[in-house]
Amino acid sequence: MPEHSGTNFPTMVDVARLAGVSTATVSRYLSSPEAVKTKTREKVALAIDSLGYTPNFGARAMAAKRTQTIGAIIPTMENAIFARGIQAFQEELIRHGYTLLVASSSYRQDIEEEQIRMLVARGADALLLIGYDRSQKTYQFLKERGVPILVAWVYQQDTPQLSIGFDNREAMAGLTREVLRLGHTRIGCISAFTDNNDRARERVVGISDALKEFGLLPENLTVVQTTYSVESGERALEQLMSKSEKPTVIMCGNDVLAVGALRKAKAMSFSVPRELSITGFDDIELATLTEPQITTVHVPHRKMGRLAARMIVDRLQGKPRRPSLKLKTDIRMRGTLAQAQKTPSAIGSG
Amino acid sequence: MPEHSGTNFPTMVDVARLAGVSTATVSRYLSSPEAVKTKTREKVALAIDSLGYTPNFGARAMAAKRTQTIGAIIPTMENAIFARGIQAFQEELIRHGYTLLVASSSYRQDIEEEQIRMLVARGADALLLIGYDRSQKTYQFLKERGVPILVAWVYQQDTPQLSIGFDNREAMAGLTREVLRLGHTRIGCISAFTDNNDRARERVVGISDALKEFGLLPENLTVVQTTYSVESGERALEQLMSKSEKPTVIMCGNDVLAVGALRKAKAMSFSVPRELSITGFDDIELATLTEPQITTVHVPHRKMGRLAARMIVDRLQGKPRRPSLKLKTDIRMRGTLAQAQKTPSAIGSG
DNA sequence: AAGCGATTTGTAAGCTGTTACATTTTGAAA
DNA sequence: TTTCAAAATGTAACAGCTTACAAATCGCTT
Repeated sequence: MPEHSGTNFPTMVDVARLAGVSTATVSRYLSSPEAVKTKTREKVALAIDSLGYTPNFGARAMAAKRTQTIGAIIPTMENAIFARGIQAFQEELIRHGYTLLVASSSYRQDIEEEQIRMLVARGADALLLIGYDRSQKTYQFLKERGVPILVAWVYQQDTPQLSIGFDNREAMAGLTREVLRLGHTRIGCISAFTDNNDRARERVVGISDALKEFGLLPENLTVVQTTYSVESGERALEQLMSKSEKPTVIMCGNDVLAVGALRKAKAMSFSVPRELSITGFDDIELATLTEPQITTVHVPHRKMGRLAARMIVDRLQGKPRRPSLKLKTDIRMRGTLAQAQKTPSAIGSG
Repeated sequence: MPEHSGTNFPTMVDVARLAGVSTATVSRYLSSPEAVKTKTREKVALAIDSLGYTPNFGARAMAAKRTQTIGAIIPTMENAIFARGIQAFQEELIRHGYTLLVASSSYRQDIEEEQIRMLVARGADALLLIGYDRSQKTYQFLKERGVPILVAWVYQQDTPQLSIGFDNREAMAGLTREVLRLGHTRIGCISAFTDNNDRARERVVGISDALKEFGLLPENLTVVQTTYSVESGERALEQLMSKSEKPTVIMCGNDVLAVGALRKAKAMSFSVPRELSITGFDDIELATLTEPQITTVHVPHRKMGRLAARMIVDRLQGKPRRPSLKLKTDIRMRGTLAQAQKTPSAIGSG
C-alpha cells in the first residue's frame, strides 16, 4: 500500500471514471472536441471542471511527441532590442496557440549550446536563435533531432538555415556612406566583441566596405572592441579620443555604446556634433532621449519578432516553406552627425 | 508495423545496453554521479557521448515529479527593471542547477492566470510572481497543487505569501517628504494604471501619506493614470500642465514616465528644475542619461533577483524557511528636483 | 576461508497521456 | 425490420524515465 504523501492530482483516469467514459475519449475531447458527441462532450467538460483537472505536460509530451512549444535563446534579456523583439514574438505565438520558452546565453557559446540541449530535451517543437555563429556540431545536433530552427536578427543569402533579419553589413555600409559624404576621413569605431557575434562583425565589415568604395585606406579606421554597456562606450571613447590623431566621427555598433560615447564626449568637452560626430545602431528608444538625439540605423525589431513567429508556425503546420526574409533598415538622421570639421591635417596627404 | 518516420533518438535503454549496465545505473549517473563507481561512470559517460544521448525531459518529469525548473511571470519583458531582475534571477538559478522559464502577462490578470496554469502543468517546481494582486482562486489553485510561490517586487508585512521586495508605499512617502521639504505644495502625479497593480497603487498612497503628515489636503495632489511608456509620460505631463493651477512638481510612478514628462516639459519650455521639478522611481540607467539627470528612488533590482533565487532554492531544498525579505531603497537626489518656485498665487489661499 | 556491514548495481513497478486498431452505436436506406 | 457504412467510443500498447527494494559485490576483520 504505497501511501504517497497527499500530493496526488486528478489524472485523466479520474476524469474518465467520473464522466463514465474511457481515457481515450477524454483525450479526444482535449485535443479535438469536434470528434466527440455533444452529449459526451458535456459530461467530460463537467468532470474536468469539477475535478479541476489539468493535463500533465510531461506525459502529454512523451505520448504525443510534440508540445506546442517554441524555444528561443537570446544573448541577454537586458538588451532592449531583444526584449522588444521577443515580446512581439511571444505575443504572436500565443495567438497561434503556441507557448514560448525563453533562455539567455549571456553571449556565451557554451551556454547557448547547453540551453539548446535543454530546450530540445524539453520538447521544443522549434527554436529561434540569434545570429549564425555557432559550432557545426550544434547545427548537426539540431538536424539529427529534427528540430527546425529559425535564425533571426541576421540575413545572409547563402546559408542553409531559414532566417529572418536584415543585412547588418549593408546597413552599416549605408550609414558609413552618409558619414563619408559629410567629409569625415578619420573614423573611430566602437564595436561589441566580434567573436561569436556575426552581427557585430558584419557591421564593422560594412564600415570597411564603404571606406573602400570611397577610396580610403584601412588606416582611416580605428576599431575598439568592448562589452555591451554605457560605461564601456564611455571608456572606449576616452581611449579613441586620447590618441594624437583624433577621429572626427565615432561609429558605434549599437545605440547603448553610442549613448556612452556621447556622454563621455560631453564630459571631455568635445562639442557634438560640431567637433565630433557620433552614430549608433538599432534605434532604441534611448536614441531619441539624449541631447542631441542620436543618428542611427533603424531596425524593425517588433516586426521581426512578429514575422518570425509566423514563419515558425507556418513551418510547423507544414505550409509551403517561405524563403528567408530580409527586412529593410533605414537611416535616422538626427543630431549627432554633422559635417566634418576642417582640420589643418588635410585629407589623404599621402 | 507502425513505421515511425525515422525520428527515433537514443534512450536510456540504448545507453544502458551499450555501457553494459542497467538503466537504473544510467539514471544514477545522471542525477548523482558520486553514487556510481568510477569505472562504471566512465563506461556510461562514453556510451552517452558516442550515442549523443539527451534525457527526455517529459519522461523525467513524470517519473520524478519534479523538474528542477522554476517559472516566473512578469508583466512585460520590455521594462528594464524586470529584465534586469529576471536576468539576475536566472543567473543565480543556473548556479544552483535550476532552469528558468519566463512568461509575460502584458499586465493582464487573465493572461497571468493562464500562464500560471501553463507553468504548473509544465511541472514548475516553484513560481516567481510579481506583486500580490491576483484572484483568491489563483492562490487556491497554487496551494492545492502544492506549488510554492515567491512574490517579488513588493513587501508587505501581513501577507501569508513569502515575499521579497521593498515597501513601495514607504519608499514613495520618503521621496515625497523630500519634495515637501523643498516647499512644494501643488503636486502632480503620473502613475501607471493602479488596477491589478499594487506597486503602482502603493506608490500613490505613499504620496498621500506624506501629504497628510505635512498637513496638506488631498486637493494638493492631482493624479493622472496612464500606460507604461515615454509617450504616455509626455501626454500626461501636458495634461497636468495645462490646468490653470499648475503643479510645481511632477512625481512619476517610474523613471520611464519621468523621462517622458521631462522631455515634454522641455518641449513646452518649462525650465526643469527651476520652474518645474520632476521625480521618478526605480533608478534605471535611463535616469542618469537625461539632462538634467532624474531624481529618483533607487531599487536594487539585481540584488532582488539574486536573493529571490536563493530563497526559492532554499525552500525547495527544504532548508528552514526564511522570512520575507524587505530590501532597502534609497533616494537619489539628482538634477530634476529643486526648491519650489515662489509664485504670486500663495499657498492655501482658501 | 568465512562473515559482515557498506557500497554498488539490477529488477521491475509506476508516472500520465496518446493513438492504432477493435468494437459498438447510430441512423438512413432498403 | 434488416443492413451497412459512418460515427463514436473503448482497449491496450506504448512513450522514457525514477526509485523502492532486492541482489550482488567489495573490503575488511576474525
